[in-house]
Amino acid sequence: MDIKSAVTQLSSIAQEARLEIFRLLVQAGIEGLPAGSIGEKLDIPPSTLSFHLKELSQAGLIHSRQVSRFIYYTANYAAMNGLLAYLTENCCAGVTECCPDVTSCNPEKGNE
Amino acid sequence: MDIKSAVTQLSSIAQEARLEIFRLLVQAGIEGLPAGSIGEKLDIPPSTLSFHLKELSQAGLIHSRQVSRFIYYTANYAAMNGLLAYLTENCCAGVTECCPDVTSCNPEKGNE
DNA sequence: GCATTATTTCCATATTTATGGAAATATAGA
DNA sequence: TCTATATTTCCATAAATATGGAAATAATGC
Repeated sequence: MDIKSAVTQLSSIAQEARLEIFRLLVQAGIEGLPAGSIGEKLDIPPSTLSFHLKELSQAGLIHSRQVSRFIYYTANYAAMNGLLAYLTENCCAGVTECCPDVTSCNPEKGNE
Repeated sequence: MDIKSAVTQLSSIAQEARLEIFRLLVQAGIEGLPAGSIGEKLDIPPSTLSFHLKELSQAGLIHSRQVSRFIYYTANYAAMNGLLAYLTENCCAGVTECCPDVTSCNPEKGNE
């Protein structure tokens, strides 16, 4: 991962509403949640929510899929793992041996 | 850690110049670097650098100490660990057992 | 005290980001 | 096709963040 991607991904969760959205989607698991449910649970108006979902999507931290009239959003666990790995490396540069790998974070036993 | 602190810390590194500064300080180890050296290495003018150092300081991700006329800045490894731990928890909420602890990142064998 | 060096603060400006109403788009069922 | 529902896009506005020159502050040695 290059520094620009890291900054983009960090920026996407460096905002309270978006970090809450991401956390909610992580909790929701691989099935995810439709936009409307997210907005309802977090009390965010549609256009504002859409803006934040776009930010997270463009950063690659969430995915979406259409199910009937609903658009389901899901956390991209692999992307979050990549970001954590990048930060861990940068946090520990030069002292790599002291840091655990952060590569096993996902909602099931396998990986998506 | 609460969500607001997490957002503050994330914001402080969600910017290219600041992430570079932090990375440089991590590499510099516990002795750190004086502001002037940071600005020189990263080619950032004094006032801009001072602004970014303040952001990182206020978020708690770096510390400073005066040594003669120089102000040495150091990475706060413990704070970074705390942030990584928060993200790991939030990334894995509900599936805690799949995530490694990220609590052992520091420049020496011990912890600061 | 004065000159030198290191860093910060002040300030104006530019840029980016966030907010949410209203309208547009898309999907599905009757 | 008409209607209802879900979501996005458009738009204006507000707020926060980033930049860097110039001046101010702080520390040191002579």
